[in-house]
Amino acid sequence: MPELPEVESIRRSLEAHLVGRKVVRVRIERQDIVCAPSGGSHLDLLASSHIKSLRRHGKQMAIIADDRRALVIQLGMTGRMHLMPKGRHLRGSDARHCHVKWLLDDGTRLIYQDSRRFGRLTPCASVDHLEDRWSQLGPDALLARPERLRNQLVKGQRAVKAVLLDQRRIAGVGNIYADEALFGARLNPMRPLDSLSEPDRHRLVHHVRVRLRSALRHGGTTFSDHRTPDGSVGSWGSKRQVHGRRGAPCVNCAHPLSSGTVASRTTVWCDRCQA
DNA sequence: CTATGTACCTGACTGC
DNA sequence: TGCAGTCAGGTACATA
Repeated sequence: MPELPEVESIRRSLEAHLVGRKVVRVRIERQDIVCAPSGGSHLDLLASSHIKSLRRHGKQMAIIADDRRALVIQLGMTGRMHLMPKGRHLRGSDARHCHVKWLLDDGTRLIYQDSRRFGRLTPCASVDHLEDRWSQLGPDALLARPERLRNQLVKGQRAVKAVLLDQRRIAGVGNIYADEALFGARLNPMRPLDSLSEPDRHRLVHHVRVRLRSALRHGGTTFSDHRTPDGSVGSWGSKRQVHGRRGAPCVNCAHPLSSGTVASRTTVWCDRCQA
């Protein structure tokens, strides 16, 4: 379940292998994960382009070609990118649900796999279309200045967790890190946003950033699906303090953690520590 | 504006 | 061992 740290670790891994490579051939096995192109009627997925850079905003990633074309990659819940050196192949269950394959000029294959097919690939005619698209999202939770993020958490009565998950407010926070950051900031997930004080918002943004950075250092959270393209797993999962620990003792006060649905998502929190 | 609900999907897990 | 049922959650869209 890729959130920002998972996507960023994938981006870095792909950047190291893809920049400077030329796409020789693209094979689309399933058309339904490819979205209508932004800014062009029949764009392919970077066929015969040279790859110039890889960018990320929130949970979205983009491959940028030197002809200014771009390909947006949203991994959804179970999307993975595999990098297979020449001669090596995916085996067993990893060989299933491979929807798009790119052959590169050094013989490497890049493979987009997504068992649940919540992910999407969107071709953009130019980086301008990419910028347009990303301007609809809030500031990136890791790249933006904390002050800017705090300002995104000012107006409204929605539950603070619902706002954290809203990618138009802040881009990159998903269910796991939302729960973890709210626990760190000692804020109840159901608190209406405009009941937060300035120090509350300060703590919340601080904890969002701390958790995301910490997870990134550890290669992301792994407890089911996440892999970097070279197949390694993230190790941050064991540092979770609330997510997936319903009923287990709070790490602060040992009171059993509560759970329920907030913003139509499974949510875990401590009744005693999070007011 | 906000809040809620549903659809999209498959794999992992639980209980019988 | 099998099989039905439940759960997981990112995103888009419809509904109230």
